[in-house]
Amino acid sequence: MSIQPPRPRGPSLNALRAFEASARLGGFTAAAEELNVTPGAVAQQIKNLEDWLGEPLFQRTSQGVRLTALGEATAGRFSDAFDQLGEAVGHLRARASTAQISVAALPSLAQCWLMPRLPALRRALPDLVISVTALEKPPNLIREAFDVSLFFSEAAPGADEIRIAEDRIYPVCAPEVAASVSSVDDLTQVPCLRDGHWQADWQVWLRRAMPDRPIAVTGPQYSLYSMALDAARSGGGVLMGHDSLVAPLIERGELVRLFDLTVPTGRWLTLRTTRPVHPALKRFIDLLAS
Amino acid sequence: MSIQPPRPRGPSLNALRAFEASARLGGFTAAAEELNVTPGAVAQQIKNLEDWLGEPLFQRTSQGVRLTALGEATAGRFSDAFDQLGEAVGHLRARASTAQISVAALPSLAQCWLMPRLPALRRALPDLVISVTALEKPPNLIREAFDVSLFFSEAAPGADEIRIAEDRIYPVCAPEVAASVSSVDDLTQVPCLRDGHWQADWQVWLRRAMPDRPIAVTGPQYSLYSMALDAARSGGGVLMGHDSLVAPLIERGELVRLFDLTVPTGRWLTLRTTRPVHPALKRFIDLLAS
DNA sequence: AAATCGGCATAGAAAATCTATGGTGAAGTG
DNA sequence: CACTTCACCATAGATTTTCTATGCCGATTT
Ligand SMILES: [Mn+2]
Ligand SMILES: [Mn+2]
Ligand SMILES: [Zn+2]
Ligand SMILES: [Zn+2]
Repeated sequence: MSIQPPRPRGPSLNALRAFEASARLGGFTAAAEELNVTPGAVAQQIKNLEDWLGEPLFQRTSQGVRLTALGEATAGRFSDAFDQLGEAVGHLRARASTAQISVAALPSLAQCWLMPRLPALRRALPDLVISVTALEKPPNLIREAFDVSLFFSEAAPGADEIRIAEDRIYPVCAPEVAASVSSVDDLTQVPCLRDGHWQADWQVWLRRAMPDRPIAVTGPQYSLYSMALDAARSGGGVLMGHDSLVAPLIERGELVRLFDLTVPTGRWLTLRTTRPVHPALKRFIDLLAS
Repeated sequence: MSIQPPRPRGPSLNALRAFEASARLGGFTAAAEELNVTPGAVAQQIKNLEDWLGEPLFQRTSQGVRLTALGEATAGRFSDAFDQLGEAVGHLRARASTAQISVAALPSLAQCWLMPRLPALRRALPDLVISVTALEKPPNLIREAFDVSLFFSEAAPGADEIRIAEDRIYPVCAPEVAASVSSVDDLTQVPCLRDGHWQADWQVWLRRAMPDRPIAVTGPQYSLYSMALDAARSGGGVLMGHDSLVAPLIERGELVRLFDLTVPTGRWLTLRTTRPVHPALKRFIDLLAS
């Protein structure tokens, strides 16, 4: 007997989330990455929201978007609201007994630092289901379903962060290659392996090794550090080694250091966690950071 | 060149909203009404959320659902988060210049109180687009896209509420019917029109009119008050009139009062607004409440 | 005993959302 | 100067999500 009228429809929650992420990150492309969709999807969501509202939230320019006054005035409230929503989801996951741990890590850290430690971790924490995702950039832990992230960071550690090790670099190579390099100048005569994402490493080290006389080294480039590392192990050249990643190989004699100069990059291998940290997660990060 | 890994998926925002509404309202059916979907849709959303979580949030019984300990412990945070989200949407709408006003009202109030006032309102506020939705129960103004609601309420007025008039009732009928009713006892001899949602009106009035000797009246029942009112105007019987709704008709002589007894129902015609109240909305409610 | 009330499951329909594509203008590069 | 890159746009079609419809169940009420 009751009337079932067409209630006025509110904006879609996904559209609000797209708006919030775009406002916070300063563009549709960045928001799309965080939301794990294409930029076109974000653009459409925001267009829907603007149509619903009857007013633009972003001013489009050919090199990006800028918030309108309306968008500027309201975006912060949405960030607060979605922060709180993320927190609530965190509590939900924290209290659920199924102990899922999801780790986001830089590909090189995932492969060269975390993977070697995983077997022991899984043995020590057999009740946890640990999954690892390699990402180029640190995820937003409040918004995305990760529990822990593992990246290099320059910033001073915040409340939810633990500095695991300082990032220090030095050249390494296979033992049989070491014989052919006795001075820094010899580096120009051998392939100097590089990682695509850490292009600057060689320059950073060389600036300290040869402050007065700049020299240039060349060599093949790999998109993944682990590939460059494999190349170095098999005698393919000299790699700029990151201490956290190559130390075990030096220990085992698979690689040897060239020269004694160790240069800190100013970054730290930093472990970051979501709030709240539930008991299972606490055990995990305690083991990882020890 | 970058790795595009399958990021762990979070729960859908719609599922979280369904959970929050169900927890707050105590059932899937009530949540479904607020969300404007079928109960089955809510049940599925919540099942998805529970599957994602790996743990139930509600304990199902044959006469409803009850929150589990996990649901109980986390629901409040979601209410807070969605409240904040609703507030943010409110600010968005408030600042958008397109002056849309959406009113939710009890069907009887929509038809018999608001509609007669609308032409003057639209004349006074030509820049506003005013839409009216008839609802049986007051909507949740923080969650739904209404700006104003108009219902009868017993509770003391809150911060966002204005009492417009006390709900007072007395029997009314067409002038030609009035001749046949001279005492309260005569009411048993004429059709006493009733509104399906306000069944108790006659009893409330009769208990005051005849405190010592209970009498019963009978007559046709209408699902909408405006239909009962039409029946009364065309001489179909005696209607229990609500002062706010019948006063103009008495003024115009289309209906006449029987007896002098006016009984307050303890309820008030109450106007409620969302926060924030933007200028256009302020003008609207000022005119309505005056 | 019958009606009512919340639930459940499921299939098919509908709607929302996303991807893919080809296009624009502005800025940077050799 | 061409050439490339970048961020965004529009649109069509695909995909995924969400919803409705239906028949069912057990408890409560009448
Ligand atoms: Mn490197
Ligand atoms: Mn009534
Ligand atoms: Zn918290
Ligand atoms: Zn506010």
